[in-house]
Amino acid sequence: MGPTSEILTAERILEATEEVLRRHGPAKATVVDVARALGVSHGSVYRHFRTKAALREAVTKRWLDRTSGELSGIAAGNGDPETRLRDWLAALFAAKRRKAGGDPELFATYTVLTDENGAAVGEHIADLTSQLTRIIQAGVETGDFAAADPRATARAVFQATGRFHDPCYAREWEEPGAEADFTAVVDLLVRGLRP
Amino acid sequence: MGPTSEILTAERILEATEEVLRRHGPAKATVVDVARALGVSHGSVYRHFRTKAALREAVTKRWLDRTSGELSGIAAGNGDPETRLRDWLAALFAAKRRKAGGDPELFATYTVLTDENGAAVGEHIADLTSQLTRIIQAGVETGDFAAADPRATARAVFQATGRFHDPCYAREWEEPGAEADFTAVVDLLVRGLRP
DNA sequence: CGAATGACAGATATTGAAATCTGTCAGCTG
DNA sequence: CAGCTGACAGATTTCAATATCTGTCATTCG
Repeated sequence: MGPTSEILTAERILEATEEVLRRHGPAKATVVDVARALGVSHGSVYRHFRTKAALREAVTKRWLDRTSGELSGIAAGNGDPETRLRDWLAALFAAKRRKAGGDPELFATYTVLTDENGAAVGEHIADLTSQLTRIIQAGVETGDFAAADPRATARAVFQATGRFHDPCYAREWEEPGAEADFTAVVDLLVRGLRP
Repeated sequence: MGPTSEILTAERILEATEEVLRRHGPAKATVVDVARALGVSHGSVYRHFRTKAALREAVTKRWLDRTSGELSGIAAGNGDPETRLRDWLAALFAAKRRKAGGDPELFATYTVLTDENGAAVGEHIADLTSQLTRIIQAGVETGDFAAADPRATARAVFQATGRFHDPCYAREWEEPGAEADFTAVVDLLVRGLRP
């Protein structure tokens, strides 16, 4: 039996939707396309997702969650906090840069999706900030960092490094000085964190 | 005699263009509109600006230069460098926020113009960064700051505060925590600058 | 003679009619 | 009868005809 005869699940619909988005781009990907890719009528898709927007939001969340997952390992590590912070920020930058540079069209597609789904992005950022908070908290406990309010400080570190993870700067990630700029900002922030 | 009978200068064309952009927005503002506003034929406008793009670039430069000018006074001051740095960054944030919040449509217009004119924006950023460099250089001389390469450090400070001056974050400048976020980032950076 | 004009060709934008899509739901099917 | 279908109304998008704009230049005007 081909996959077409499998039971129709939300999961299969999400996979098909990602494929349709990859093929047609965010502007032309329709629910009818997704249904066609699955060999079902578009009415069936609406049984699992109330609206097209909800479907796209679910795809967005999946994608963002995959990114968070890649980083949580570093945040949970137990090396010295300064190294962990540097590694975490470098991994975030590297992951974003790899995605933007490796498949620009797909990255553009997800940029459109994230722009549509401010709420999902907000949760993702809250997730990343909480990973950062854990690292900084650990640093405060070992005495490597000084931070009256680790949560607020994590937020500041995240915002100050926006240029190296926010999609609106993707264009500049491939420019010659990008790596040096990243190091300069991180060095300055790490110095600011020390007691 | 009305202004219509004055000699046609680049300056008068630029003023009329700003007015037309303000009235019609960046998408609908045409060279014909500018000529009509001045009571001349559009051919006359082309005597002063080779293309529509050149005209829009000139308007963009004027606008950016006005912003740089507002800040250069602070950079040239002679109070203690840390205060000067904080004041300069606060003034930059305040100016941007005032422009974005005060007349959102006009701000959106200029956002479109700056997106069109990457070169002009590059010069503007170079100008601002050089003002910052002067402040940091001064701090190094008085011993308030430690910076091996003041130019690179200024660049890092500028980039790290992007969230508070880059138009792509304009939406968030009016949110409740914005001021606190700004202070947290600046505090962290200033700590990082101290010897 | 230098500055301004307006007709013009090619490029771009607007418009409205036709095609497609979204979301619903009564009925079909296994 | 649970899950799927496909016809449908209203919203949105596409497309091609039409109108407007950009940039040039031979000509006019003072």
